[in-house]
Amino acid sequence: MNLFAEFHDLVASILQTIVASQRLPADLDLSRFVVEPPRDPAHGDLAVNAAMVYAKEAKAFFSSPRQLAVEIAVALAEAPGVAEAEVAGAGFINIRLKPAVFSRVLQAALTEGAAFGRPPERTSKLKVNVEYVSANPTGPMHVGHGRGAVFGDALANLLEFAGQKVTREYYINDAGAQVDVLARSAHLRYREALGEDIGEIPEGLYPGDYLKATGEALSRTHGEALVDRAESDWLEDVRAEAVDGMMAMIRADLAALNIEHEVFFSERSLTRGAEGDQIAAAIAELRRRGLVYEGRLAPPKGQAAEDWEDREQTLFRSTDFGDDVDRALMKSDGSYTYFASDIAYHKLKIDRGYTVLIDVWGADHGGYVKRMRAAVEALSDKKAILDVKLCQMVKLMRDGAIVKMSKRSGDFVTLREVVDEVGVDAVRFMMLFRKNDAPLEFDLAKVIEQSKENPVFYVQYAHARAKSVIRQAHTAMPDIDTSIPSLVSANFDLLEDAGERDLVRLIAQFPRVVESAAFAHEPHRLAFYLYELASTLHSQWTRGKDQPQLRFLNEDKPSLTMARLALVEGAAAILASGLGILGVSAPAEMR
RNA sequence: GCACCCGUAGCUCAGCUGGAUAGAGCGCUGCCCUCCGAAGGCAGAGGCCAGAGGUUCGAAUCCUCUCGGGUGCGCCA
Repeated sequence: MNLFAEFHDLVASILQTIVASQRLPADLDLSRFVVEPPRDPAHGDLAVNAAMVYAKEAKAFFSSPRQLAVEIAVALAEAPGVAEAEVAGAGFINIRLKPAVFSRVLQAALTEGAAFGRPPERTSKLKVNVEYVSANPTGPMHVGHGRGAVFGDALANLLEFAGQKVTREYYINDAGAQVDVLARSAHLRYREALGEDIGEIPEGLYPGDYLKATGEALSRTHGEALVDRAESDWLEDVRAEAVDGMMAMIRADLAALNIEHEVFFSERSLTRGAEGDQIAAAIAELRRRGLVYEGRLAPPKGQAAEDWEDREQTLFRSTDFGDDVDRALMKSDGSYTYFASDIAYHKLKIDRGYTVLIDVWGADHGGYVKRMRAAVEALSDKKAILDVKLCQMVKLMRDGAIVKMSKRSGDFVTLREVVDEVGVDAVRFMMLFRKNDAPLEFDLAKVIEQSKENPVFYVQYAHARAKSVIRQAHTAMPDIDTSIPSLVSANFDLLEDAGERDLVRLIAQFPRVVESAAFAHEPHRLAFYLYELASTLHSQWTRGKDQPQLRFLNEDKPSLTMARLALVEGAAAILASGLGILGVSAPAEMR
């Protein structure tokens, strides 16, 4: 159940009766107003801004927004569950709810469990494709890749939870010049594995040790057969095997983060698959729409361009869709540009029926967004939307000092090393405890600290503490029944303390947080919500220190204890559910 | 030169498709541990939301410009 959605529906129906009486226009957009928790809890439990939102439309029949607000408030006051509805300020309607409503919220949180917060089935399911990671198959993933990986995965979980049909996808860049470099690097390692002294790795090849395993694998399968052959004889085979090896490594790294894609799409397959040349097909489609032409581009400004060659080339009219310049589809050697393959790939995604395409990229690819959006818009007749989520850099720290990473020498800190050192939960939660487009400092020392300064621990501990209280209840009161049906039947009216009500209110907000985080494609909102819920739970626990009557367990008052245990269990259920969406575990104890 | 992202407390950052008196953590100041897990808690100080205009009932949020930081900018991927 979603309290806020219920009251949104209720207010909408009240507005409709006013529309029916012809005092508001018939085409009123009923999605424009919001039902939200008021900033100041003293204002009540829910706040509605409808009267102010529709002030303009109401002008003809209402002397002021307040007057419209009063009419809505009067109707609201009659509604079940409403204790009081009053107008405040410029036209806010503040609603105070009857305790029974919050009882219903708690009961729902307890009985629905992991389904609490999910939208009703009647909601139409969007078909969404989330493409994330897509690291080049030329080496192990670094921490920056990890951020995009965790972000994309959590976003996919979130959208799924919010009722959408989600496919997690990885685009393998196995067609460019860099995989040829990979093949040459692997071939060198292959000769090394056969006993040859290869000396220093030449400039322009990948120097990392991780290719040694690939070289050894090649030596086992091919013996010495590839040693003295021309590159053209072995390049294709070695490339294929090297890419497979790299992808196996990357998939293992992802598995260590509990990430699994449903689809791995090979760029190379766009031209080599059974369907023929998909890139040519995509360009033909654009051409059919009059969006491809032969023309010249102005040379780039602001930077040296000695080798600029003014020539006629095949261009996509991306400026028709908001891009800054039209973009090349073919290189001078006749092969396709990377953009051309990406157009074909996104066209296939559209053809596969997705109406929402989400790409998770590193922020250094920001300049690529407009042209890709242009392509998707052009190919889908604006029926599919592309949302590109850019993830900013991760600055790796240890006790406040920057951990140096030199990619040049090949010995940078890998994602795997970080995961092995601090664990999946810490990596995942910290990657999500920041907006995706804000730079992130990741402190290896802090994230494994067991203290309040470490949000991962703080939130997990809240869950463990809640479970500990339940366990403690059985020790202190052996007859107690903490099964869900028993907790649900507790008398929630006994939860009169302000801190307890804060907790219930926060629990009631969970469905709303999930909904808005999913809508905005921003999983970090859920992480911050969980932090707040944890904080409120810790706070209430601690108040029991100074005020023993507030402790969750009170052996002399079994019904009060039951109500409080229901509250604790409800909070724990939300924490577990929310952490689950983020892909973080919710331990029952952390001793 | 152009595009995109960012600018909020001393520091690191939230701010829920424009809402009421702008929040949290750290740090600082002051209190508090026989007690359900002190692996902390409570309270306080601290702000011209970079700046200037605009849009409207209402702006940290939307628009324009300026300043400052980051990222990128030809057939690379």
